[in-house]
Amino acid sequence: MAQTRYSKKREAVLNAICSTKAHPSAEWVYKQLRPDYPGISLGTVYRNISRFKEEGRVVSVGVVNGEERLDGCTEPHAHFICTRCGAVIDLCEPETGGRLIDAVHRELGAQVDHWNLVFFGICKDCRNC
Amino acid sequence: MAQTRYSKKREAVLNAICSTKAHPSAEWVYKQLRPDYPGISLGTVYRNISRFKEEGRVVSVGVVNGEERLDGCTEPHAHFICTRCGAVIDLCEPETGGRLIDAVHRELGAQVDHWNLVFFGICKDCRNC
DNA sequence: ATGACTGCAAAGACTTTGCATCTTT
DNA sequence: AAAGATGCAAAGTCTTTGCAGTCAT
Repeated sequence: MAQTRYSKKREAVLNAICSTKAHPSAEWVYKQLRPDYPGISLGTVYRNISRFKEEGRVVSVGVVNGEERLDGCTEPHAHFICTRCGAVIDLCEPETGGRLIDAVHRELGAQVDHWNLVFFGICKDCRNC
Repeated sequence: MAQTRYSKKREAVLNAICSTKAHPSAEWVYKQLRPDYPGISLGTVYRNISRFKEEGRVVSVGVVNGEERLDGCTEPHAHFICTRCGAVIDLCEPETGGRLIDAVHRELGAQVDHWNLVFFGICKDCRNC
């Protein structure tokens, strides 16, 4: 079975995702890391993101304009997405979705693992333009 | 300026989306329509879906396994997505997101147009396999 | 040394688009 | 006849993957 070995680049990818509130895309991470890791490739970024998602260390916020956006904060919380500029913003929202998991389980007889609550609209900055 | 003309195929695309609870993808609509409209093309399906979304007659539920899934029911409601089989199921859920729109507006100073609440997990059918 | 990780580039998957043709008005 | 809608296929985007070389153990 495949074990895991240390990798400086993997560490850097996770770090890039976790140290920003931008909810980055793979491309964003790639561009962010290139100066410090000149040889890094997009493939490596994608491969590691994929691994982090499986491990539950990174979460997908959804697809915005064709790009998957990620969140290194795995605590359940809602997001706001600006449909003009594509910004993804955290919301300090009481755990609405969480409270409903039981209800959904009863309604569908399904096992509910996680939820995603997203509000769409025009962000403050875009409104002032 | 471009006006709109009647088109039998456009009508059929909207019909296909609205007359199912499957929350179809473009591909699904295409395959569904091909028997009755032998000449129809994927391009036409995509072009019309795009138009319906702009017109607000069809709504995107999100991207599941790389495919955008649509809903002809534009009344606000939450969804459950099975991460095993990809099924998208309507939830009769009290308008949780709607009640929070004002709160989000206050928190971000953003204009909130709509919301999307999705629960992920394993559906009843998949659990019984 | 072994086997995991990476770079590179090709391949895949979904969606968009240009252009000639067909339809609606 | 004019202009929108479509078919077809090529092009675009984002993501995945095969393979040879590199690095951690």
